[in-house]
Amino acid sequence: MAARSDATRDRRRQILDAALACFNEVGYAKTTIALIREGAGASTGSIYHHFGGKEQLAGALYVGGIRDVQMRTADKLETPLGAEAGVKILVGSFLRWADESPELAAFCLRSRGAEFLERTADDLAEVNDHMQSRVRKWMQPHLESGALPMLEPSVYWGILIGPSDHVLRQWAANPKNVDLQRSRIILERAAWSAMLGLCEEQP
Amino acid sequence: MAARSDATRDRRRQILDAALACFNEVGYAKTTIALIREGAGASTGSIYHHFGGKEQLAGALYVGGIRDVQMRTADKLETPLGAEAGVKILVGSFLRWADESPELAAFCLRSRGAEFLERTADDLAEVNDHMQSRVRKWMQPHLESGALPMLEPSVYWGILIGPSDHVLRQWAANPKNVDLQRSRIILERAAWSAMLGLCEEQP
Amino acid sequence: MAARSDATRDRRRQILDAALACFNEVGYAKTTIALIREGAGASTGSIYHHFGGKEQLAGALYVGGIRDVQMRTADKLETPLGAEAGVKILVGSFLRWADESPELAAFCLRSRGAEFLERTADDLAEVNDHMQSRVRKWMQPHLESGALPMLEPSVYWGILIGPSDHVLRQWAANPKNVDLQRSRIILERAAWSAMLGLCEEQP
Amino acid sequence: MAARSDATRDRRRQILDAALACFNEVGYAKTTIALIREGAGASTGSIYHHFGGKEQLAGALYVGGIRDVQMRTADKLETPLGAEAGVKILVGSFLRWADESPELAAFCLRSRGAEFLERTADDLAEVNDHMQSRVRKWMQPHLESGALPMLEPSVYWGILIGPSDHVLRQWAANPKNVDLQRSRIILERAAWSAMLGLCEEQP
DNA sequence: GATGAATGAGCATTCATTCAT
DNA sequence: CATGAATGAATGCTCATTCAT
Repeated sequence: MAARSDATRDRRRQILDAALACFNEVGYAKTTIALIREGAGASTGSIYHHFGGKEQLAGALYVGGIRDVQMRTADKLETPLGAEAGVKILVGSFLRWADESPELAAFCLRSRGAEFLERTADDLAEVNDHMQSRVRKWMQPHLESGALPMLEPSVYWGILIGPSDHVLRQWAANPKNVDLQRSRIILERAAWSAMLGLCEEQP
Repeated sequence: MAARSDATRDRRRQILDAALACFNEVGYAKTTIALIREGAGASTGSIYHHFGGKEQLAGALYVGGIRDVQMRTADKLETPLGAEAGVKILVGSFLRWADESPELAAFCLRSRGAEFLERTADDLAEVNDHMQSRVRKWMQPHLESGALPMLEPSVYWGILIGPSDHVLRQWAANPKNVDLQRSRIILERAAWSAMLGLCEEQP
Repeated sequence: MAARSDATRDRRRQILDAALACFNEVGYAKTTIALIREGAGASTGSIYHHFGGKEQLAGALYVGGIRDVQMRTADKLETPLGAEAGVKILVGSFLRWADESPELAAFCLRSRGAEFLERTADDLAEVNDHMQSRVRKWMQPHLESGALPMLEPSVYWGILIGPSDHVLRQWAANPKNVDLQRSRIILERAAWSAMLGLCEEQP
Repeated sequence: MAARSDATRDRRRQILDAALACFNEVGYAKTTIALIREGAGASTGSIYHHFGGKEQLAGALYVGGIRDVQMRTADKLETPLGAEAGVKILVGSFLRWADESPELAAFCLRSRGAEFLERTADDLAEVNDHMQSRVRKWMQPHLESGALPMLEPSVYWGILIGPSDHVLRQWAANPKNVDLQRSRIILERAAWSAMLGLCEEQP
């Protein structure tokens, strides 16, 4: 029983790992099922049995990565946390995650807005919604106290993760050119300065 | 002669326009040459004659868009310009351009890092280098005077265009949910605040 | 023991019923084992255990249907029977059967000459041979007395079941358009008239 | 211009001929596009260019055959023709056609009600409608004069072509066992006798 | 007998690309 | 420069079948 379940979990893992490697090495479009099959030591049918197709496989990888980074981030926001600390966590977690899971992060960064995600759009929306609500819990008091400015969500996320996202994309393309640690410190400060600036000038 | 040249220019335009519409409507991967052919009222051979292939066609569209937005931006930086004004132009031009050329902007935003760009990488690098040097001209005095912080290029661009990029991607996915004008004002201020913050805390 | 045997019989039945429904609804080629499995509430392995494969399963259904209609027909020919009565039974039994077992009849009619029957060709030949010999017993005296004409078997069966077969095929395609009762009366008379005609003109 | 058109027509012909041979030799299901391609000396793409797919290719072959036999039959019914002569033509044309175009006839007979015909159902209905209307022109006066009985269409066709159909199916399966010429004479007489019988007993 | 995860050969189909006209 | 029929390599995917539990 346990053995069966484990075997199944292993097989999924093997396929996901092989797919991740292929996508990062030759790109989604040029990755063939045969290539993944060889890498995973699984059969073609097994891949379809577990994921249903190439798009869904890539989607599962992507959603898994996003869930991962969001969990790490949201977990740190749990405890009542000041505005500055929270902002810096939101900015920094993203960069820390990339440092710790470079393969998965590189794939996710490269796949933002990819066409294969359309199939997985619902799962993704669910994961994002969950994240939103956890962030809102931390944010709410700071919005009310005026410690954080009232902004449209897209603008908020743009300021918080836009810069990290851009830096990480450079890093994903050429890891040697980017120092994630130093960049993190600067981007955390930049984000917090931006927030302060928006609060002051508000009136 | 003039007529012939015009006809040629028209044909290129028709193909580019049709391709842009297809890429935006069904995505690059699902766009077939046959689809573009129908939209452009041109023959398959004609598309190959003018562009050489699907990747090059998409590449031409992308490079054209990037050149466009960079020209608009760099032109405004020509005249000696203060640090704050320059920063706001760098941030805002991007959003203004999307507002004025929504189709092309949506395509370019969606195509960042796309696999088909590998073919056009050289052209793109050239365009980007040209932009870099023009920006540097404006920036140099401000870096020396301390009005702008010294940062790695990837971090710089992350702070300046990362947020706009993120907001525009949301806008490209769902134009109704984003007010580009209001977002621009905020993001310009946010970027400038970030710069100020990084200058102050530097020591 | 009895319970076990019944369970087995039930399982076979469930599978046959589900398969029949699938074949009639989506056609043999488009019916997958998975579809039958769902309909029967059985496992894939169980289907293979009982029938050996998709072709054999369809074959079993077909041979069962043919055996059924032939038994009904031959049983009525048992008792010494006049030429006219016998001819009308041969013609009419076919139509009566379709009226009583529409699902099975529709499947058998549609499957005449199907490629999947090659696997079951032997079983089928056996069933047909058995039918032939029973029919011959009734026919023999009438052939000798001149009440029925001497004809090649293919022509005989053509005249007797060809018309019914054609009408039933129309009926299988569109049951509302065909009145089986009325058609039966006419086709019985037509067949008998044909026989009479062939006897008279023989010299 | 003419050359191009001829080449195209030739290519279609080559593909149709190769497909017909394959379908008859190994059956529709077991015929692969690769097999047809080899037989036709055409490329895979060419087959798809001209027919759109395996189903449509088989459908085109089938509809072509049906159109052929119906044209031959209907052409002979053109001139005002007696009831008996007309009935015998309807019955006999079918058998004559099979004798003259054995390959195509064998394919059409085997493919009656085949699943691949669903794609071509409309074309087929059109061809059949055309046939119906031509037959009706000949039949009308004889129905009014009482020389032919009033029957539902499905029953009519059952009596007229059902027997030929059955005999031809046997012939298609095993040509040596069936003498088409002798069978034709008998089936023509049988059909006419059936008609006579149905007229007399009508009251 | 029952189960269903795993298998993998097999195939239709697509579509970018070419080139003779 | 324009055309579009022809090409055929490339690949995702299906699904009957097996077999360890």
